[in-house]
Amino acid sequence: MPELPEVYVVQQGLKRLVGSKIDAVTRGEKALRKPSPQNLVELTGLTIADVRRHGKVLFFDFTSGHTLSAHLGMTGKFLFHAPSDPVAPHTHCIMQIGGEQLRFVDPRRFGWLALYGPDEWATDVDHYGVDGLNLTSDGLRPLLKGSRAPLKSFLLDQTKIAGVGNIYACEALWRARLSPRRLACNTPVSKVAPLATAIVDVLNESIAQGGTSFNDYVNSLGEPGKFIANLAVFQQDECPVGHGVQRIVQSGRSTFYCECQK
DNA sequence: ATGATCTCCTGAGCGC
DNA sequence: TGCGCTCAGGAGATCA
Repeated sequence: MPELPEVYVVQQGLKRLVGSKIDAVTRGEKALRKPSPQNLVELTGLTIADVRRHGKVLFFDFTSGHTLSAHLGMTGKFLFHAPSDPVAPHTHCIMQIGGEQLRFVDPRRFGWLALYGPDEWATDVDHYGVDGLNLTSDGLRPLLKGSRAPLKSFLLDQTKIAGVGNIYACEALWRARLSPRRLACNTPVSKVAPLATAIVDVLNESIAQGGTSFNDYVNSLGEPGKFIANLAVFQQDECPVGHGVQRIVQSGRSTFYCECQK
């Protein structure tokens, strides 16, 4: 389940493509979360100028002014392959780049690809809030004040903070000792800075470990992340303090927390 | 207008 | 052994 740290690691792996030219593009037939645009073939002959990330979204910028945005959804992967490698099921896009291929594989099809022309604004960005790594307590304070959602649901709202998903929302709230059930607008003033710090820290620490892997996530070399060993409450029985971890459902998703979160 | 719920999709994990 | 059921969850659409 790729969240900001996992997408960050993928982006780092794709950075070496900067300056490379797309020699050919093959588009899969099945629709992703958004249907893959028919115009993906327009990428042929274009040169990659940059690979960026905002929240959980990747952006390939081309020297022509085109931008390809990509979301990994739940099970999306960008993988480097030799052209002779067998094509795995659920491969939705193959980009021939030099002597190798970059393939987008997504079994559950919750991800998407979108292509913007030179004159189009990549509207994906406008939709999202501040990137999780750039969050400050001054930035967080008004966001909290304006939301009556439970803190856990608030943290999952990509239009407020981009990049935090289920795992890191639970982990950040534990670090800040805040209950996931507390309403965002009722967060004590004294807890705003600790929460902002907890979010940025847990994201950065996970990046340093290559992200968190359960079943699906791997980087562009096919390697899993190791942050799973550092999880305090997410899918744990006991927190590091020794309290039993409770599981509840909020907004249809599992929340893990313990009694020291108030 | 805002937050909650439903929906999409497939593979893993479980029980019989 | 193997089938079939349940569950997971990002985020847009829809509901309340």
